[in-house]
Amino acid sequence: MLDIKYILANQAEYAEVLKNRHFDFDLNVIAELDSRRRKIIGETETLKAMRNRKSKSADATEEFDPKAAKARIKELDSELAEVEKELHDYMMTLPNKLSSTTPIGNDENDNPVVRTWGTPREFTFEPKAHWDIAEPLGIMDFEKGVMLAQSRFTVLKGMGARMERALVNFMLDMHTKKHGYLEVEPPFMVRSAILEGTGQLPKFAEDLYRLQNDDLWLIPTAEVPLTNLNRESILEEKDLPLYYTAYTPCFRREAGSAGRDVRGLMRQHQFDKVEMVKICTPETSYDELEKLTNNAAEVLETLGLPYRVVNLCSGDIGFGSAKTYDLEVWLPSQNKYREISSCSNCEDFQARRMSLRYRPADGGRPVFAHTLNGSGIAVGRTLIAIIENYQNEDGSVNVPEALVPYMDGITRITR
RNA sequence: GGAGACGUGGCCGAGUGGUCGAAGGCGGUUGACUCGAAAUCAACUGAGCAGCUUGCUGUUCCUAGAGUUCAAAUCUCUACGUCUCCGCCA
Repeated sequence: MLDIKYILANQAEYAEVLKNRHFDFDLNVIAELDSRRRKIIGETETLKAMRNRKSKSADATEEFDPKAAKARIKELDSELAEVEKELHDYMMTLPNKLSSTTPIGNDENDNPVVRTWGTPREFTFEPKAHWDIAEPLGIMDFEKGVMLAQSRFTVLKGMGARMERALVNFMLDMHTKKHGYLEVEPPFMVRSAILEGTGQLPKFAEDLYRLQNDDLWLIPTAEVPLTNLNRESILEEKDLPLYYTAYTPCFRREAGSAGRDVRGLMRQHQFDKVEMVKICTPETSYDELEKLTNNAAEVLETLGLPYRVVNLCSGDIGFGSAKTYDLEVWLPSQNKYREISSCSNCEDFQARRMSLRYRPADGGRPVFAHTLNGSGIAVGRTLIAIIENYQNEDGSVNVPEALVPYMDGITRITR
């Protein structure tokens, strides 16, 4: 959520942000509701001040009808509640501002490439798609996934399941031991308010799985519980930045992506991800974003997977993010780079929604923290990248050297 | 799921209708003492909103919501949560 004072004071500027995000909304609606709100507050506070004076001292001489005042206050209070709810509901649907370093553009084709790492391997044979490698190896079973659940679910077996687990441990070890993140195991289900805090609700309910009987939702990413860990609190500046990492499954309904990536493990309703979250001061958040992105990139580099970094443009960037770097890994079968991590600085957008503040070291008023999140990285897609990039002509798959210790010394997956 | 107890500031804890944004303690900040630290002493130390002379005034907040009352942290109801005992259970 944005500061309403910012919107009112910079209406033209923010209208431009909305335009660049392809977001259609008339900000005069906000201005009008806010002036109604102020008017009601003015009247009600005058009445309350009179009432308080009257009830505090018996000798108050001013003319005051407590009965009439009470009725009017009640009326105004409920009007105010209505206006504030309406205003809040609008505010919760407005997207974040953009960083000055976020490029203006229409869609993913306008995302500039920041850098590229590694050289895609030259194949002496036609590289296969991961499903054509994994199924014969018996390490992925797509039909069983559909049988047990529905499409976009997959069963990993044998060395497939083993490598998935190895990747989780490998990533968590790197982030905790080398990059200084605190490992967390959060709930995989959360309340509505938690999803409002990070911005998935109220706008994107159709992307989420909901447990109707208990009013809980399955998390679409560990960003949700991790970022909310310190909600509604005032941290001390000396305790910042906070670094959290967690492995969790992620659950997404993938509404609106019918027909995209229908084969294989690329787009699943349930997938594993190691996530990184940072809570820091406004002064440091853009440095922290660079570091966070590098932390994710190091996973790919250590596994020897070629990738590139793109800077998401205004038309492609997420609702709550001011700046996002996507890491895209090379997939030989598709002959292109595909998203495997997304690292965002949400500035104070989420912090406002969840009332996450810190007290500056100089003792001033509490200020909203900045929050960042990034995949560190998507485990299923990493499995795809390894299978495709490390495939051999005979249908076997080599295990990346860095992963061998996590696989009991196994260096190659064969039939 | 059944029975009981309880939810007060960063934490602990007093407060059972107005004098309470809330005693006291811990913690924190600053100052004094000290070569320095500790100890000791002193002062300060919650948040939101509105207004304007930007430092003050007003207002709201004692889990949340509703109610009683001229007046609610305090009384009533509901919800949620925590704890204890019992049941069930990985």
